[in-house]
Amino acid sequence: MKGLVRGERSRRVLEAVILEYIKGGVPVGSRAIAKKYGLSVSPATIRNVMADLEELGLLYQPHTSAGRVPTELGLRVYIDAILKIQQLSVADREQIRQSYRGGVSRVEGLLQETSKVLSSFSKQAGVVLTPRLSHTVFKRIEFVRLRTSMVMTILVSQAGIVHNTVFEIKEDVSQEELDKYGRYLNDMLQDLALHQVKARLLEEMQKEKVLFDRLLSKALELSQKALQENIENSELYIGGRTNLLDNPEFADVEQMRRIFNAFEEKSKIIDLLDKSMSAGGVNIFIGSESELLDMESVSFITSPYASGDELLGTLGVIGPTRMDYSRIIPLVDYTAKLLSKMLEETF
Amino acid sequence: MKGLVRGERSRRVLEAVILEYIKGGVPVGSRAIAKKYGLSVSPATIRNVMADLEELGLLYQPHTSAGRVPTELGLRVYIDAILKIQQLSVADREQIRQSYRGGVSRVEGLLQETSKVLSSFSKQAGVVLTPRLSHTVFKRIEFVRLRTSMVMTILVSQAGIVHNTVFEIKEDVSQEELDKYGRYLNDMLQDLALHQVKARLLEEMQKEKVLFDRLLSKALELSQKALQENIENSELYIGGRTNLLDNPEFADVEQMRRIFNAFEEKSKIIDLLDKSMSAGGVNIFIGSESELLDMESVSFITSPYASGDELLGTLGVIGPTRMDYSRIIPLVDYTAKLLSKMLEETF
DNA sequence: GCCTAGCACTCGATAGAGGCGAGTGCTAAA
DNA sequence: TTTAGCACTCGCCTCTATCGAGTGCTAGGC
Repeated sequence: MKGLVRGERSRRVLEAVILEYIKGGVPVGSRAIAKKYGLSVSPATIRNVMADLEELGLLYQPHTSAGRVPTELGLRVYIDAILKIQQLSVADREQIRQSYRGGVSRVEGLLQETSKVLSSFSKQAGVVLTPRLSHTVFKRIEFVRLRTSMVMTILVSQAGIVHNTVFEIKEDVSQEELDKYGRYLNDMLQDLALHQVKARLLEEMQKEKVLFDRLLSKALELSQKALQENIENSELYIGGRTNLLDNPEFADVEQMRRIFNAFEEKSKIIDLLDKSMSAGGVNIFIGSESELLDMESVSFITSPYASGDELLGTLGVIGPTRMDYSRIIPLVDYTAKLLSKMLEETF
Repeated sequence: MKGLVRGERSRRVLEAVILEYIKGGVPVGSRAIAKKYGLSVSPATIRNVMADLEELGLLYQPHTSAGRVPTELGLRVYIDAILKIQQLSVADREQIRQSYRGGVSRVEGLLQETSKVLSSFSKQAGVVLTPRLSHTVFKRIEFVRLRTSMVMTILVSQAGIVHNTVFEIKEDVSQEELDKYGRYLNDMLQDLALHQVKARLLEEMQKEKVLFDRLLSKALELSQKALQENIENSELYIGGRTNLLDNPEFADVEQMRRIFNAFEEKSKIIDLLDKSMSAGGVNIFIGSESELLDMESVSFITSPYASGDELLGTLGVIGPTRMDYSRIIPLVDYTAKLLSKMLEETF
């Protein structure tokens, strides 16, 4: 990829166009670059270089008499080969940490807060994918009898994630008995990864069948039911949607509607974030690179977060392809690490 | 209020203007009314009537050569004195009930689903305010030791609402001991309204201080901590935001931004819904009547929902002042009742 | 006295014309 | 290889003219 742009000058021109475009959002002309980026060559020369870059597919002209705009490929090259990603400044980090003051007392709250932090520092939308239950480690299960034949199961993972399900059972069971089930299961499932729990339950059920212990087999059945669904699902927290309205390129309502539809639908974004979870490190999807979404001119910058060595979820920023990558990439990176640390320390 | 519009004809003209305006979204002229609403008078006569209605402040003219548009007051009069609210058709009801098929296994899910149902049937945004914990009845409390000195409290209300808090304690406590706390508190607090729990705990703490029972006083202290915060808060589920984008009057971005900001902020909407909870029955706020929000041209139609005789929360539809009240009012009403019934039956 | 036909008037919306200016590509000279 | 110069393109803005929906008013009819 790097070889695509031969020559120091070409690279600097590409960079200049992109920086200028990110700043202004309008096509940038040869004049502006010659002036502001001290390349000490005339606009005419810049024009020649630009024409070359256009031929390579890195820039493009909305119409004959307009300046140049970077293409997706141009941005990709810029990010991969030109942009030097710096650390976030100490002041920025401090400010981010400050945003979490006030104490967050639930994982859900912490994640939601994080989506807000991401959005407010990026001036774009921030997203946080909640951990899949199935990826976490069992901590505790609890049954509560709501009323006749109605039982609520509460499942707590080691990472502090709480999940509840309500379902009907054939014959009524007293709370005392439910408590017994709980104690039995809590002992049995301690420290198991949740995706192993199901197998373990089945295995155990075989044994119990043989032993004809009604109490235990009932407990196993119940917990099976509770785990049946939903442990594969993730939630998605989205903060700062309205920031996107400030981007001039979304003034056109049609574009906006598509993004907000995706926010409403969520599943597509969840898929994308999910996919980029295992990739590790900061991931960047420029425009149509995120094939899932039929959204040109929207970019994702994502990074997974974890607690200890449990990969939990993904967070990121959604904005126009024209966003300040040099600021937001380190922001996403730092936020993911900070969140991981907080999760590890508290939960 | 009813006296404002004297005469059958005036009333019919007002109604016609409003119906036509709701349908089309553009100012409606005398010609259209004379034609479509079979009043068997000429446009000129209609014009006279309209002029009267304008003087009364029920209609207004965007500019000299435009038709009339209802004012907020006009809509208010229409709703209070003219509109006859019908029942939802059997087919509609059936369809709404159908939307809930697929079984909902958590209160949160049920409420979220409801916001979607409201939005999809109204073609506007649907909102559901979750119950305040403090308004519900205690069912169960549970402590889970996450790691050294970190304890999670899980609180379950009779209505099936689960709430968790994580906090640090000064000295570590074993899970066994936490379980004892739980059993003690569960006995003590059974069937108490949550807003009474706090008082009860304090009261109990007095006794225990005297008795010097370390275990119990510790339990009380813990639960106090857990209840300290958050039980006064409500969540807000919003479904179908994007439906609002289809309303031509929100094509203007500024207006849209304000609404979406309110969605992001949530607190103002929560306040409004909260206020209308105790009012009972269907509530309608037209435009600036919802003083909290600086949003003209946005209306709220709300109704509280309950489980048994516990008032739990409020749900409703948010849309432009120009929305189909005759359809949405019964929709909101029916949905609230249906939700109440489902909550009662299941949780 | 109420209703209606007719008419002049208002005013937003739409379309076209003209001018402006940013930016280009090309050519020729340094 | 670079640059100055220049003709050319084309989106954008402004101005103007036209159109038409809708009004208010007046005068005549039932």
